[in-house]
Amino acid sequence: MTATNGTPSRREAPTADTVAAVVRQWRAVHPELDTGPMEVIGRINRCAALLQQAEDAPLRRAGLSRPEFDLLGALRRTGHELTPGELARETFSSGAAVTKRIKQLTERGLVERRGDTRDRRVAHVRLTDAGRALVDGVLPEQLSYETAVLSVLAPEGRDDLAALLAELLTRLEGRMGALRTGG
Amino acid sequence: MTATNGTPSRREAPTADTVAAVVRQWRAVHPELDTGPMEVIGRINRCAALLQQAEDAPLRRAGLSRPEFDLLGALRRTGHELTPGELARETFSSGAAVTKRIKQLTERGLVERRGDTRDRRVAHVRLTDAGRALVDGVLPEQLSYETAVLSVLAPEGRDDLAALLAELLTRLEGRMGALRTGG
DNA sequence: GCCCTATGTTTTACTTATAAAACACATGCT
DNA sequence: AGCATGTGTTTTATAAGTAAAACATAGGGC
Repeated sequence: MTATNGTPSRREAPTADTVAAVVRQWRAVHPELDTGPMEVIGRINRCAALLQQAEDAPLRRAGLSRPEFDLLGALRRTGHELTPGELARETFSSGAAVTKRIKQLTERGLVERRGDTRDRRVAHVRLTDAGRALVDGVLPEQLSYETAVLSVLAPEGRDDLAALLAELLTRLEGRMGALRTGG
Repeated sequence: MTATNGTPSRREAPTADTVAAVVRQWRAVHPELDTGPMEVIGRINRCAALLQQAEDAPLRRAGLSRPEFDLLGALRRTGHELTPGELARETFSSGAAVTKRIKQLTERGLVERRGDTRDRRVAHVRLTDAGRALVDGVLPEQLSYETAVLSVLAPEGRDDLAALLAELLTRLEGRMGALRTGG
């Protein structure tokens, strides 16, 4: 059905997800507009929302929000200390948000901070043993949960999807700055 | 082409997006885990974040947040009045959030409310002329902006991506309830 | 050494979302 | 009619994020 290859596959019928329904409504009201982008961007947004809702389940059992897990995960996967600024960049959040998260996680004994000896503006944050244990305990659950969620797709489709998203993401990350001016 | 079939395709080299780098780090630390799901879910989340940031630009010029635009858009595309509850379902937000948005949009003269004559619990919300004009003015800008953002992909890739996401989304929307118990 | 500017981090003021309780009303049972 | 229960909506208390200002300190030019 993908308009480009023209082959009317057997699944011609009703792209029955909510985004398709929304797009149909828009086309009925504004037939002159090209609603093509909605079919991609709307679905990415909706998938992200549903997946995050689903993903949160195993994390919540561990008492972590996703941003908290992202912060701990950044420390775990890099294997070394990170400064608040690096953590902000690594987790795509604002510095202020990271400050608050570090405070909370410190109070919970999951991370520790120490000042830099040379440059006294900067701090270094590292996982405690408890923090590392928590990440290592949650990650397998998290991954198997995600595997279950994605099992609705055939492995081949999953790989294709990953590849296409990688292509989009690579270019988006490269060009976001440029688009900002041209939009 | 990707990890599953084992064939080292020509695009072995530069999966250069940030998610690929993160996955590599995790594999180095936990080689025993299957990080496959991250390549899909991580990218969906990251794309959603980047796209929303980009998308917001034209909306902000119109003085609207995305949730506000979603609410107005729901009224515009359905073509009739909606109750707060219907708006909440239509825009995937909580009832409380919708209540607040309606209040604000009413103050700005973009929507109006009236009580139901039969059932005095329910309200009906509709676009004002100004509201409809605003949506109709913003939507084309929004779509052309999205088209520009997606132009980093070939049209064929865009369609494939839309189709794969539609498949995932259709199944996710169908099975979210079931997974909740099994996870 | 002192000032200027740049950088890393935290604080402040504010906005927004959410869950749970409260509220308002309908509907069905007696 | 009167009451119990369920549904639609709003309020309340609270959590979490952000932008902008404030702070603390580095590093270079004079």
